[in-house]
Amino acid sequence: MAAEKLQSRVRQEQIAQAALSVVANHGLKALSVGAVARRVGLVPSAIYRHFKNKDEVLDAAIGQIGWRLSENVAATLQETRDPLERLHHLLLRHVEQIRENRAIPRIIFSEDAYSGHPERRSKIFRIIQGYLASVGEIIREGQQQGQIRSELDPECLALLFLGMFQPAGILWHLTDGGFDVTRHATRAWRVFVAAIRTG
Amino acid sequence: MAAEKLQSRVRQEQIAQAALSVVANHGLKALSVGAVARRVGLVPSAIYRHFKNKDEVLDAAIGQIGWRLSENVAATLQETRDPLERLHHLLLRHVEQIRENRAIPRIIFSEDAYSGHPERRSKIFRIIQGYLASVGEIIREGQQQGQIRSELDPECLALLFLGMFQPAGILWHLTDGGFDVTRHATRAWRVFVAAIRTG
DNA sequence: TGTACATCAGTGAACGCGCGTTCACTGATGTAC
DNA sequence: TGTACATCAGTGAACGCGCGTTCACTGATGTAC
Repeated sequence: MAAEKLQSRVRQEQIAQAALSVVANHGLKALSVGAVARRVGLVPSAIYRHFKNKDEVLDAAIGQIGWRLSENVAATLQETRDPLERLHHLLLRHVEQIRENRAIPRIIFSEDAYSGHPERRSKIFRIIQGYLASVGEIIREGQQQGQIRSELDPECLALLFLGMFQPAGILWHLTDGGFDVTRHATRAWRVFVAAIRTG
Repeated sequence: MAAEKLQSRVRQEQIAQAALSVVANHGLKALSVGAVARRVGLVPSAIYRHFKNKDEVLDAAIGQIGWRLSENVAATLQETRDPLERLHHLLLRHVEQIRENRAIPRIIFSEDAYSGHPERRSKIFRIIQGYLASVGEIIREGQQQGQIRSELDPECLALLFLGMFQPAGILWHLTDGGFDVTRHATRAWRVFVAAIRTG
């Protein structure tokens, strides 16, 4: 039986989400045109009505990631105006995201998505870079307001911020949810904030 | 022309190294029996004289990783007896290793190596766990000697230690060596040591 | 409001490539006598 | 020391599976008159 006929814009969105979801649940290796199609309720060849090829599907999924990360930052900026609180909330959001969507690290840190794809590699780099810049901006504000030690390099701190949850996220995945990321994040935050806070 | 005939033990070692090297230079996706064979100077089917299948080749490569990590720790323990210095030296060693052998993060953090391979997943987990335990041990010593704040959780600090170079290593790969890991590690170490040091 | 036609999303069969794996064979190495 | 035989690493042809991609066709939707 034929699936419902929907506009290409709608399908493109669905397909990108589906691709992200396949990667989240089974890894990048399992990302096949067939798997994506099945998840959307289409036949494999139907994918080619909406994307030129598999690579473009993956690119669309990566675009989704960039969008979600920036959403995360934007939401945090709305929640509070205090720089340290902003960092804390952003950390908690990431931990949450690790638990519900494993696709982000799986694509961004897999290094297989972009071996031999220079454009994609730089796209991913730009996504991370943009994210680090946002974190760096929050840190800079904290320094201007005198909450964060001004002698520390904001870019270095932004990367250390990433280091607070990224390795923990991997452990979480390796143990299939057995490792307590939240607890680690709480403790790591205490160390981090004590290290960067003034006075 | 036929390749030199060598003992299976020797070939197994060569093949494991070659597999690691393929992953280091072209990513896990590029790890094919043919690529490994070419690097060793054999024909693809010859690999099967020494390994049951491709999965076992990958397992051997993972074994190499565990061995190299523990070598790293052992060498550091030899160099100095001071806990803080030990951590610092270990950090520098890792940075060095990031520069010359990208296979370790590519396999350990790829999540594709073990999706659907429970035994391999737990093997990788054990490798990381073992490594973290070693770092945790150094930290505990530092606490006993009064150099490191005793109220901090050693396991948490060990993971934060990982966070000092892991995300930076990814940036290094993404920029093809453009990102200065050494500089980041130096700055990150300053922050880290200030955070954990007593008094 | 109804009819004719163009557009376009969905289908399933088919193709071809890459790659893991098998197998019969070769010829060198090591061992028994 | 020499000969006969077993062992075993290396070879290349061949197979089959999975998967990305193409293509001719179908039928629903939207539009022009």
